[in-house]
Amino acid sequence: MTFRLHIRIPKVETNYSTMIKKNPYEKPHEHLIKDAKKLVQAYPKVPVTVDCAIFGFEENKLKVLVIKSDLEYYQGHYSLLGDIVKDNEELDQAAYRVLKERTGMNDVFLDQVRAFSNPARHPGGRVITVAYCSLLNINHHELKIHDNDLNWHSISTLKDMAFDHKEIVDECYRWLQKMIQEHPLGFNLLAEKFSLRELQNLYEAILGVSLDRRNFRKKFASMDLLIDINEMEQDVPHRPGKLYKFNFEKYEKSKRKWIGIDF
Amino acid sequence: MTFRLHIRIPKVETNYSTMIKKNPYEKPHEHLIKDAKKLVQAYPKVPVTVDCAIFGFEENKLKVLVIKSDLEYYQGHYSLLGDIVKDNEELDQAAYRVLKERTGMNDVFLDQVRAFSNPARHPGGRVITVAYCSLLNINHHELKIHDNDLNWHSISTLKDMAFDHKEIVDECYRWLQKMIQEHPLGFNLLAEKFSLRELQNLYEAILGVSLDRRNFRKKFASMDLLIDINEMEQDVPHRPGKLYKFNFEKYEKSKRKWIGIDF
DNA sequence: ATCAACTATGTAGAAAGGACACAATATTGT
DNA sequence: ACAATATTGTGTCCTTTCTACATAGTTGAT
Repeated sequence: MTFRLHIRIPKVETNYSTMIKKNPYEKPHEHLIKDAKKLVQAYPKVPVTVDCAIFGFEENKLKVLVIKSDLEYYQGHYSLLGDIVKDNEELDQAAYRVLKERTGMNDVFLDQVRAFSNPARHPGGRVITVAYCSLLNINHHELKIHDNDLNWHSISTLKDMAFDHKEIVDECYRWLQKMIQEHPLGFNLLAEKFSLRELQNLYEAILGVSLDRRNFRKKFASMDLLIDINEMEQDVPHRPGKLYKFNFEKYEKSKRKWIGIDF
Repeated sequence: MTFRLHIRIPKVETNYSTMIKKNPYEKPHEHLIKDAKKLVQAYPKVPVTVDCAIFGFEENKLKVLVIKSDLEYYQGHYSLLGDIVKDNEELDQAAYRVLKERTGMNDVFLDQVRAFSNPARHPGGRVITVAYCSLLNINHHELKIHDNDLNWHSISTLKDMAFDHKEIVDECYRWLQKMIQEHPLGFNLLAEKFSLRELQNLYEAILGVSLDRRNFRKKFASMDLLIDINEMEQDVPHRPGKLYKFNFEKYEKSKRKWIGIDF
């Protein structure tokens, strides 16, 4: 399993923790706040954006969709696809909007990873961003990358990104590595029909390991969630393998909850 | 849950030094945005808060620290401890601040869970909140609950909370259920010295299952991460059990990543 | 026909998990 | 002092899962 690096929080730096003391006289609870609107209007406000780590799989490599930054400050550096969150827009909604606008695709796996809030993360001032992870098939016929500056970049050679986007990609990648082991997410990166070899390549590439082919197949066979569609690979320079679909229906029905302590 | 002890992976060190500096050798394009500050100032802004689900364990029940809402709108309802995120304050920092202010405790487990952004979640207008999960020992000598309206509420009987805080608690609870199985987080809820029975009660209460005592002990024995401190329980009305400490040091050193596909 | 490069399946030993039983040790009540 | 009671502490057997490894079959290219 994956282990996060922040299991045990080290001591908080002194600048956060020193001079805070509860004043027993503040906020006497007889006085309830009557005007919630007035209260909220007095709050400090921050621009909030979403940034999407859109992953694809091509040439046995995990890739992420990046774009040349439009900030002069970050000229030549890549950034993730993102946008400001509009008034009264849900974060999920904003992330879907970014996806639809930039890829043309609608029904795409998308999930929130976490928020990034370093006050110095944006050169234009304080901006909090919420990172999303999205998975799609690079060769999907509906996928339309209109923008010439858009670019599928291999995860392994990514660096020098704008803002804290490298950190975000790293976090989303770790998130993905964990998730594909526990959920059938990887299939979103493949075509609807795939061979076991392609599936194994996917797992090997994302997890960065090599797996025993026989045991890998045995594992998926024992899950009994792949549908043999009685088709074979085409145009491969060797013996073609069988093609399968993932049985999402059966998976949803038989989803099991596991209990297991292991660390 | 079967977590295959399959392949040992070296720790991935993340490069966090990705804040990019301007490359002085590149020539600016005319369509690039030159004034990042102006750009950000034009963004719509939202108040952002943090809300902490602070969990404790008492009387073999998982409890969460709640307070009577100070909004008249939610009079009589409980809410989580939270606060607005200040200008130039990190989210983590804000969450630590809330913890310190309300519990007096400093060195506490804390981790971000996710952001909640329903535009209608706050009666005073649009407020995005980032949920944090915190774990502490209710009987810790440094824990100071000064506020009379603060209250350790059993998870199982919690309802009718202010805002979307019930949803947040539910999400944090699920997050915790998952995390204690894969990371040694549960120990944050216990005293430094604990018996295996207490540990098992903790797991049973949080996961909502009953576990075989002998297999539970065997499991932890095989991990070899509990230090037998040669002390016994005191003041129990039966044969006292041995007390242990968790070997965080050894755990940190031997932390491994496991690969195991299972869903 | 032969070779190269795959696919496809099986088997045996090791490790882990799960269902149990029984002895040892403390407190409590008499 | 002693029995009753409650709980700790350990071991065993069986099943399932994991892992390492071997061999046969199919296709395209030469």
